[in-house]
Amino acid sequence: MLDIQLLRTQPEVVAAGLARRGAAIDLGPFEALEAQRKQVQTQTQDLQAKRNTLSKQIGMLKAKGEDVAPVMAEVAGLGDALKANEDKLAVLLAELDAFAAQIPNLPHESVPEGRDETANVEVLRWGMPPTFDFVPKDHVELGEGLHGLDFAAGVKIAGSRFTLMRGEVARLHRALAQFMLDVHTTEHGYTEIYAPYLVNPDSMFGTGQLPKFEEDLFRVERSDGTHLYLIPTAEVPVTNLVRGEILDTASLPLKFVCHTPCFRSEAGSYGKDTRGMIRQHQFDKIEMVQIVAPEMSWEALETLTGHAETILQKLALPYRKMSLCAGDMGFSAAKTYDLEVWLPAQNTYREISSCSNFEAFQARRMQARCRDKGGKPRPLHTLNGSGLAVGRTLVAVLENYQRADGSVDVPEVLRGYMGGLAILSAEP
RNA sequence: GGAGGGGUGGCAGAGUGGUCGAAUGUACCUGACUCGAAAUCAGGCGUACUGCAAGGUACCGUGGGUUCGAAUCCCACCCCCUCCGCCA
Repeated sequence: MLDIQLLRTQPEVVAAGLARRGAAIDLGPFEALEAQRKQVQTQTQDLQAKRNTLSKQIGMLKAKGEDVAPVMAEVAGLGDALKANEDKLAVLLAELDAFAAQIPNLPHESVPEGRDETANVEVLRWGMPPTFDFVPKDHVELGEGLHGLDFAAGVKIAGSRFTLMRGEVARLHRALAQFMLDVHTTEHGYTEIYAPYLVNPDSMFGTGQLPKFEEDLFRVERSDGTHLYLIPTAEVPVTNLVRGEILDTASLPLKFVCHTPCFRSEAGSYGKDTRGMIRQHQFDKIEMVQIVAPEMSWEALETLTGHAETILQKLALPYRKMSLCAGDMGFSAAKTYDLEVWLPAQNTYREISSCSNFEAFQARRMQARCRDKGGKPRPLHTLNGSGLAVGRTLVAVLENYQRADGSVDVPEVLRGYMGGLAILSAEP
């Protein structure tokens, strides 16, 4: 949610920011609604004030035992007009809320211009893509060769975009998650969270998945007529920890890390990445979330992105850091860095982490605020980033660490999590 | 699933139809005392919208209803706690 004051007082700033996203929005209807709202609200409040004073009079007259009939008659005439005004005001407020709820965040001034991913700007590259004296296999071939990735089983049990992992590959997947959690908790100062995988609509609204992107979510109906959603990322349950809270600014920053499966319906991505486990309905992710004082969020974005980079560096996986252009950023973000890992079989870099500063956008939707000593509450800032997507990291390890015979070296830092195992081989 | 209790300000906790946006305690802020601190004393201290301001309005789990007037009465729902049953 944008600052409503900004919408009112500087609509041209809002329009300019949205234009950078390629999301032109006509603010005319908003301004018309606002003008109406102001008028109806003032009218309503005047009527309410009148009713309140008259009602108080009745109370006082009764206490003194005097006649209340004349005042009763006067107040009786207010009822219908008041009710009509209150109803009208409620409708207007609901319309204004609905309008504001679907406006995306404004891009930060440092965000590159551009319409789509082709305009994203490479910030840095780390590591050298490995060279092979054989034709490198992709993770599908490698995984099936190791009897570790079973795509047919995933399809049989659940359907397309589901995968089953087995044996040492499943263990490697688990090792990656453990490793990432341990690094973030012991070296980067994050508190580990275990969170619900199903959340209510309020939580989805808070982080910006609702109301606009319901079709991307898996929805679970309940017998009582309500429904929950499967989380598309741990960002949702973890960030909503502070929904409706007023935190002491001195207690910030809060830094949380959480490992969960993520569920995405991937509507609208038919035919995209259908091979392998790049784009799944269910995948594991380690998510870092920071809740910070407003003046700290830009610094925090850099360090948080660095925390994700640390994982790639410890795994010795080559990557590049991209600054997403205005047109390619998600709904709630003010700025996003994507980390893209090198995949030899695709001969390209693929997204493995996304780190964003949302400034106060989510906080306003969530009513999450902080208060300085003796000061007024103000919206805090939220950030999050993948550190990392576990499934894609597994893909990257398989492809980058492969050997000519189809076996795969286990990265040094993971061997302790693998019982000392150094090589994944095709033995059953 | 069954029975009972309860949701009020940062926290605790009064308040069962009328100067209640809400006692009191605590936390917090300011001042006095003090070399300083503690203790003590005095004052202040919810959120949001609206207005230049004075002020006005809304909010006591949520949504409806009754009433001139609702934290207080009625209905529905949500959540929490205790006990019983079932259960990883």
